[in-house]
Amino acid sequence: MKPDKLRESITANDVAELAGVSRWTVNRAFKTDASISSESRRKVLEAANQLGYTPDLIAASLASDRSNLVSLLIDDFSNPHKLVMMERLTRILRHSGWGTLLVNTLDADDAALALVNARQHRVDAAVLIGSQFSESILAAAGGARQVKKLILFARYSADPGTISVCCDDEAAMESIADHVISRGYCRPVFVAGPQTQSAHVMRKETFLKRWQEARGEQVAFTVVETYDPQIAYRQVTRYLSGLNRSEWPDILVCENDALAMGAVDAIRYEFGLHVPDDIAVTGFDDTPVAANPNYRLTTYRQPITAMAEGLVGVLKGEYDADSLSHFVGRLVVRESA
Amino acid sequence: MKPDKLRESITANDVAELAGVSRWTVNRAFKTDASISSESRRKVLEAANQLGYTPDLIAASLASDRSNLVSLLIDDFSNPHKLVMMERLTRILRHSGWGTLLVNTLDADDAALALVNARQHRVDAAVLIGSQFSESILAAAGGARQVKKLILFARYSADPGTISVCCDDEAAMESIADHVISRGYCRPVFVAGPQTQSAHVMRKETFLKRWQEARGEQVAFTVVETYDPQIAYRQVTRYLSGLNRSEWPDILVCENDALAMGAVDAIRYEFGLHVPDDIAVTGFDDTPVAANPNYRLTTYRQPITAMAEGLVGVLKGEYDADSLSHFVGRLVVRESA
DNA sequence: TTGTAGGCGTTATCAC
DNA sequence: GTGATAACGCCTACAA
Repeated sequence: MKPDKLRESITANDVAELAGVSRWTVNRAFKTDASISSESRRKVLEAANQLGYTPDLIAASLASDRSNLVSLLIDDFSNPHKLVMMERLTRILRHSGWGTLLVNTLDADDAALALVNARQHRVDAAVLIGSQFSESILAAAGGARQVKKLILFARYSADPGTISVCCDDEAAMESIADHVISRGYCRPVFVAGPQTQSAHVMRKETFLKRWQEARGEQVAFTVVETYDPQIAYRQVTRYLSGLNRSEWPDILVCENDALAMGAVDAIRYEFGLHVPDDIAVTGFDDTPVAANPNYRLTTYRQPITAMAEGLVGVLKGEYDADSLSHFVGRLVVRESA
Repeated sequence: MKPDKLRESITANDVAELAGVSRWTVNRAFKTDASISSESRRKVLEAANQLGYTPDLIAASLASDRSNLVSLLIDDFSNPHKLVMMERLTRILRHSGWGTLLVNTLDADDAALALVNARQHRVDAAVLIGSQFSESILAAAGGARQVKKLILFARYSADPGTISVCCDDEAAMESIADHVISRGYCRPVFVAGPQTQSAHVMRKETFLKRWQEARGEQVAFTVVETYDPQIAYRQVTRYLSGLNRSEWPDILVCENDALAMGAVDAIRYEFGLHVPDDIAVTGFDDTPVAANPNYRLTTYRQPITAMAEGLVGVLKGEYDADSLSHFVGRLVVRESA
């Protein structure tokens, strides 16, 4: 049209002109399911390649009301397991055509704003892999329909309007409990994370219940206020210090590896004891450091790849169910218990 | 206009109607620098609040050619230091109005595609906090002007067309060298990461040069192919095994904490030796785990917050200079050296 | 300070 | 299979 290009960016129009087709045919060439002759597509792609054209996703979002963007909300940057999740999620989402907007919700107040922000970007879903999102935030987000879909990854929530993609924590904790029992430990203490309403609380309850059934005894527990090895270190130190040696546990069953690492360090460096001979430890997640010679943690590995693929399925609307909470991982037995 | 709202989303029009002003005044109310009477703004904001309206960023991006989005490219998910950087960057960017698009470029081939993807989302800049981006990728990205700005965070590049926001690695390495010398170590070995062209290579060279100047001796070095503690563990084991005990170093100066952690573990668990008495170790980054009782790493802390703020300055176009590479951190001395 | 065109680059949908 | 029209919701001018 305009012989002299003043504009920087090349649009479908430019490609159309060069390829000798209409603008709409150009766009069709970039969609997998469009009805277009292979000849047209070839011409278009050739011209596009020559011009360095790629479709503008912003414009597409505006017109289609689908952004192909997912926002990932995280409130915990001290657990290396989060890195693993991010790696897996971003890769798999990207291969399925979704971009990932990373949102830091370390400030609790910020989570609500983050949801608003997500809506402003028209994200197709908000995925929470944080650990401490309060139920109220979930409710607010779901209630006001801030985002199209609210998905909890690697965590369960009973909240309707929320979709959980997580492993079967109950089965997982049971397998840990069974392992602990079979190894002959008899005075476990459960090291729990922050007691938000839903969340991993289930892990604690499952273990306590299982132990009760099998051994007829109550299990003591202690609560760490953040999933942070350093905080866990302090809390475990404090907890053990408050006990008579005769009351000491022979194993600390931790809600995840971050807590377990702090526990191992405390046992070793605060009390000069040996893991597992004096006190054994189990974790959850099979974070890379769990295999580290310092820890050799017995832990539980969630099938993150499968879960991420499940998440994609949810985004594509392939599942009717509210939740995909029945992924099954496996116990990884190392020397710590 | 339409009495019956069939559309889901509320736009500026709806707010305008309720507030009794024009659509454009509504938009102005959401801009800090717009000329609008405080009375109008009040009315608009009230109406917006009532309706739950927030400006649509997608539409804004399309119209303004500014997305207020930055893409963050990462090719290393095994170094927990990345988590720290992400936390800081996302938080500070967000407080300045930028969202963060997380892009996984673990597949080297993927980095180029990722840049294209970034352009498709009209990101205002691509920020690389990866470690191994090859020069060719940088050149391609810069050359084809895939993105408006290409910024390297916490890493230096001499490549024109890229902007580095990093600390003064030379000064940093010098302070480590001086510390090593002052502690009386005399047979250092440098443990380097992947030898890409730019990058941290400077750290190795600076240390070698400084040592040469001070002691008149060459420093041996070994190369680890990935910034991963486990890989470092193996490489250090292999390297030390290949030496006669008489040739052994008394200190391993590592390019970063990830390598240092692997080194400490190898010294301890492969050879049954003690750090620092048998072999000392230094790191770089002051990752959270560096303070862990297992490591107590002497390391160097970069001023990440200041650097992140520098990055924001670059985004805002406040700096003329190509690079902001003169941030100064500080040596953190612990027990490992 | 406020209102008005014109345009940003797509997609949905209908005609041909 | 292809071309065309009307949104999508906002921003940048500029005019009132």
